[in-house]
Amino acid sequence: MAFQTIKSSVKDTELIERRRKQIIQSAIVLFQEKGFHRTTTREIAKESGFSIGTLYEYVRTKEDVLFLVYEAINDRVYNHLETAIELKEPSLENVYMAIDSYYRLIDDMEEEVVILYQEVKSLAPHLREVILDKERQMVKFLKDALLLSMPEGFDKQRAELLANNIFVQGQMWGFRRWILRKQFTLENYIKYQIDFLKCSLNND
Amino acid sequence: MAFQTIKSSVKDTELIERRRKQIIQSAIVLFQEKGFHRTTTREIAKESGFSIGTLYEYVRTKEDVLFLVYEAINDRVYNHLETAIELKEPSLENVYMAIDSYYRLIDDMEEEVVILYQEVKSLAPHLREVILDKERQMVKFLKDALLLSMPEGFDKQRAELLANNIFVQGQMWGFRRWILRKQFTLENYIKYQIDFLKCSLNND
Amino acid sequence: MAFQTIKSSVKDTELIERRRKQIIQSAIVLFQEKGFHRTTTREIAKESGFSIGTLYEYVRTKEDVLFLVYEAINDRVYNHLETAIELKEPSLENVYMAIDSYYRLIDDMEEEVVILYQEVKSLAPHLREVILDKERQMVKFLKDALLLSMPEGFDKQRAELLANNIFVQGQMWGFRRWILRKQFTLENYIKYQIDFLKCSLNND
Amino acid sequence: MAFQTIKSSVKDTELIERRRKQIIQSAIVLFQEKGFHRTTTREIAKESGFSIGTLYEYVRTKEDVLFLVYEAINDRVYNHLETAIELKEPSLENVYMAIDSYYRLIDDMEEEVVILYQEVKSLAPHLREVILDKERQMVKFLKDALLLSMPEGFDKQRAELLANNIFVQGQMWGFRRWILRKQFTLENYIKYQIDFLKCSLNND
DNA sequence: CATGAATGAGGGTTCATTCAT
DNA sequence: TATGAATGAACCCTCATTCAT
Repeated sequence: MAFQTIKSSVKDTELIERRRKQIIQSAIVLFQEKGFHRTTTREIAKESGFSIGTLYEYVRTKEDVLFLVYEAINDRVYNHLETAIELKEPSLENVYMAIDSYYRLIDDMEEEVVILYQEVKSLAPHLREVILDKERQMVKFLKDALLLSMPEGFDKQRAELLANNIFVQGQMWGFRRWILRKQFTLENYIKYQIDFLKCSLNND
Repeated sequence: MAFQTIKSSVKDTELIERRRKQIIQSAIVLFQEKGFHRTTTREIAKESGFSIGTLYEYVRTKEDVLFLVYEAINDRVYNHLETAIELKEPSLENVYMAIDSYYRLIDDMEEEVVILYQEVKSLAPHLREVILDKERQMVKFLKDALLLSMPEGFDKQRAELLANNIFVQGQMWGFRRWILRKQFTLENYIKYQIDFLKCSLNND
Repeated sequence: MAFQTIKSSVKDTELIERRRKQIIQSAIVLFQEKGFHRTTTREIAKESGFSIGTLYEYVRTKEDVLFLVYEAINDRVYNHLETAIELKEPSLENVYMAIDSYYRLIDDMEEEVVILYQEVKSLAPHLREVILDKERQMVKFLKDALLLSMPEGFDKQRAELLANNIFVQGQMWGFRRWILRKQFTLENYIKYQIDFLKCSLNND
Repeated sequence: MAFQTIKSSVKDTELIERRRKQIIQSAIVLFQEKGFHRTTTREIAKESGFSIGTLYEYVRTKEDVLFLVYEAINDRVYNHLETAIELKEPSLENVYMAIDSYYRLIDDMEEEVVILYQEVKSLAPHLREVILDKERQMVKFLKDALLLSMPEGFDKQRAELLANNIFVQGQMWGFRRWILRKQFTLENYIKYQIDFLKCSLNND
């Protein structure tokens, strides 16, 4: 995955993968608790169970950790969405199910999602682009699924915007839970959002 | 406004207000450019046109500046929304117009909106609550406007969620403009979103 | 002096000068004791009588301190040589006296001289050039003095090399004192070197 | 050679010698490029073609590498000088030839010579003494050769200083080449310096 | 003998905040 | 009120050295 993007001075790739998993896991907890800037590299190392020196064997800068975290979160959502959508027979019913499972994933990843909106700006342009690309891909999945499930001639822009809305409303469940959880259950939230989508598709 | 919330060692309230306006203005520019953490208090002071010592006469911590900025941005949106919605005769048509003007404001404030998602977490709970309260208020405005414009018995939860969607979709135009502007004009975007709202309201 | 070369965030130039003098003085002692790399910025600050933060108000990097030190040492030698040589009537006798006083200065500056051979390479090219230029100037002083005191037609290359020899033999008294002091007094050393020069000038 | 001075955890002395040669060679290149302190032990190991662990089998500290390098350079000059001077019949002509070949060696070793003035101070007193002793020896060679070639009763101090001068002027060709090479060829330089020596010897 | 992952003390630098003027 | 020099805790990162395999 990130082996081309983030350099390590350790050679054993299997070890790199294992250590980086530890790093990502600790960083997610810490970033969610205190944000990227308030988290120190020493804390990440300590939480990961090794020394600061070891951390820097697997990562070159603190920013690298941020990228690793973004990538891990993004990848997880991406893979989930991809498998949920790649159906033999595209149909609206299947799109709804995919969205449903997407929302449930977000619910499961609530800590992680909060991080997504923190510091993409801190990333070097090159790394930032990797992250945003994947995000664009995800929106595209949703859009394509909609287009394939609707009669030909369905407005592409409309599909694009709906895909964006779905995507963001999913994340909204994560990063605005302080307001939404007071009034909605996950089931509730999903049902409503899918209902809204339905009529947005049917109506002209 | 913030006179109860943020302490100053200067007495002249008129002066406080003037200086703080300068601070907010500079900070918005800087935070948007480099984010809250990468901006130094010295830079804020310099951009504001006075010395670091003076900055600390009108603000007690760097976090105070963040709060001031949040508050200023939030207030502007809030006031805009309030005056747009407070109609004598609530009607759907008027709600649509309010949303339209809300989206246009966001478009106008694109720099500011990006800041909103940065560092609410950095605020002391006490200050954070002030900000979030105002946000809740705004959603409530939208929700109430919807309820008043719809026949009695309209599902309150549905209204709540629609209000949230509208609110977030507005902000989405600000913080996801890197993806949206490629495919939509502001007019376009507004039209589509209001269309979606319409059928979400009409349909059962 | 260094005001164009080394930036400071303090405005009061008189203060800059005073503080930098302290820095230079402390750094000379420390560099001579432990060398540039083994000396920490914290030590320099402490020895200077202020905090590490203050040090960095007057200097931007550790390398800047090195430059300041080089410049101070070089300048002192330079000024000494300049005033010793700028005579109304150039004459060999006067050149000998200048050399004599140059050697005595080096003797006085033994600690400083050792530093000169340490880390010019560590300096940014731009700063290094400033230092080397001054050194070239000094050799030129000696060379010109020789040429003016000798009959016209004296071999210029010979003068150049003699100037270099004198210059380096002066420094040799500083940086090889561990071997020379065992066998020579300063008086001795000067007398011999000037004697050598004399016959190198007279003979063909 | 260094087997008594620098400890190794490897027994096979032939191997030690081979490995150390590699170490010295790499270190010379690196020290000359970036100086002792800016060169890392990892770099030395890598350039030597083996792992960091292996490096530490043949050397106990980084300082040991410095010593090894000093010793290698010094030894080479020393041996050269020794064989050049140890004549059956001491004569001035032979001294001049020895000096000539010494200067040519320095010219050949320009990279190495630069290193000599870097960090003798970093060495433990015990190691430093080994290096300086050899240097003293070299000066003594020159001095003795002079004394043997001159009529009895030649001033010993004078010989001592001349020997020092020759020695340092040789090194000067190495470490001040940035200024000398602009104006002298090696031939030139040697000729002048030997000329100077001649008249310093002849004249009273 | 060789390897290279692990360690952690320590270094250079930044920056929010204070306080005497 | 306004200034800006002074402070020092804290941060990111490096690198000599060790040791289990």
